[in-house]
Amino acid sequence: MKKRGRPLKYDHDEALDKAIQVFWSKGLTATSLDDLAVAMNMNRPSIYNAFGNKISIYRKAFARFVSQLGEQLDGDLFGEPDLNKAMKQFYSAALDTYFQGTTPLGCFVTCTAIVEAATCPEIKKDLDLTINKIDTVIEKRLLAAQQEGSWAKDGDAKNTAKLLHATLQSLAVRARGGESRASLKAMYSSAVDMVC
Amino acid sequence: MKKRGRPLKYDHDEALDKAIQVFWSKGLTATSLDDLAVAMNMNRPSIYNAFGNKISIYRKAFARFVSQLGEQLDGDLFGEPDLNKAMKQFYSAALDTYFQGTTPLGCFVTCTAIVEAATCPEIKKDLDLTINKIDTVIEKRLLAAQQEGSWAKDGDAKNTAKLLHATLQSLAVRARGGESRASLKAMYSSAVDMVC
DNA sequence: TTCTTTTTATTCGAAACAGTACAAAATTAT
DNA sequence: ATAATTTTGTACTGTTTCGAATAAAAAGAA
Repeated sequence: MKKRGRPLKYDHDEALDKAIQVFWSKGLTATSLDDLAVAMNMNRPSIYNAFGNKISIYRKAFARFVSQLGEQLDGDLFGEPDLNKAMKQFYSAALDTYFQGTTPLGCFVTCTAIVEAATCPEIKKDLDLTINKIDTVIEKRLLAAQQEGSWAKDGDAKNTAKLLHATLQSLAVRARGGESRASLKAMYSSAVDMVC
Repeated sequence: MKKRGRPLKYDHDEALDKAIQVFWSKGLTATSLDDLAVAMNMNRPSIYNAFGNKISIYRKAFARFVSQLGEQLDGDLFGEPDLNKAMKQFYSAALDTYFQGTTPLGCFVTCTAIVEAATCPEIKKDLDLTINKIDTVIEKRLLAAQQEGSWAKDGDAKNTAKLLHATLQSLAVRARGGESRASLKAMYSSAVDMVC
């Protein structure tokens, strides 16, 4: 029982991945629907039909980026029993994403949603939720290590998690600013060694 | 010896301050010259004459923001002899700026230049220079404390400075995301106590 | 084949945009 | 007063933008 009319020209998720790429490098406002149409290899009407208007496309791209990177980072965090090693793998994987492609673009969230958050309430909410999510997952990893007895430095887990998250955000910003990957590795290694 | 023709309607620095405000809340791309004209209370031709095109206006606004906040933070950092106290004053002053106005906008640099850095080489350079400048000033403060004997925790000054800078950047991002000032104060206090 | 359904592709219209040209206004110098 | 100079304010140009309306194409169902 196939679908009735003319078949779709595009694959939904593939098209969304292309949209991520465009938004990631140009930001929401500077990206036109024509830019998207070219990158996604779709006509504007098809895009509207499949993803809604520009903000709606952006938010779907945002959600997909967060879910993809989030899954990856979760795995690195909880797959390695040693906290110090786990955190370093976590950052290394993040840098894989931040440095993917020809020019390093940093983090989609930190480097594009930030601007729009001030004028678009929905994006502000998306951003806030994402920040909290990352705080929480790092905190969980610290608490697990604490319970297991392998982490007992001073400072509570919540604020230490925020400090480690701050390091992640800084990597995102610095990558986009042009800092070398080696320099960023030195930065996160030092940070991890300082707190766990 | 007054100037010859029709007198200027605007004050240069006042107008630039208005431009900062608009760019700060909307970002470079989403800000139109009409937006600027209204905020600065100038006609578009007058703006061009005084500040050049849009990117040029933005970069001048950027430079002014950095110089103003930079001077403030420098003072807090080196005015207080106790390192721990100095750092906390530093962050508190930053939050004064990030929370100024009705809705918290975070940092002009971290929250607006980031996006444009990927497509505008000049802004990328401005951003990179600013990041290095802040790294350096914090490192200097740490080295001063080290020499004086009041700071001797593990971890070299350079990377500790970056960690403290990461905390500053995170405050900027979180303020724009909607996090409360009290929460951010708890975050930076904990971070400072952990490293110095 | 012919009809129905769904998507693609082209085209249109109205608005917003950056940047500029030009006339009106306001001041100093002669 | 009149001329010279500088800035202001209006009007214009050509492009880009979003979103929709409409026609062409590609498939299944009758």
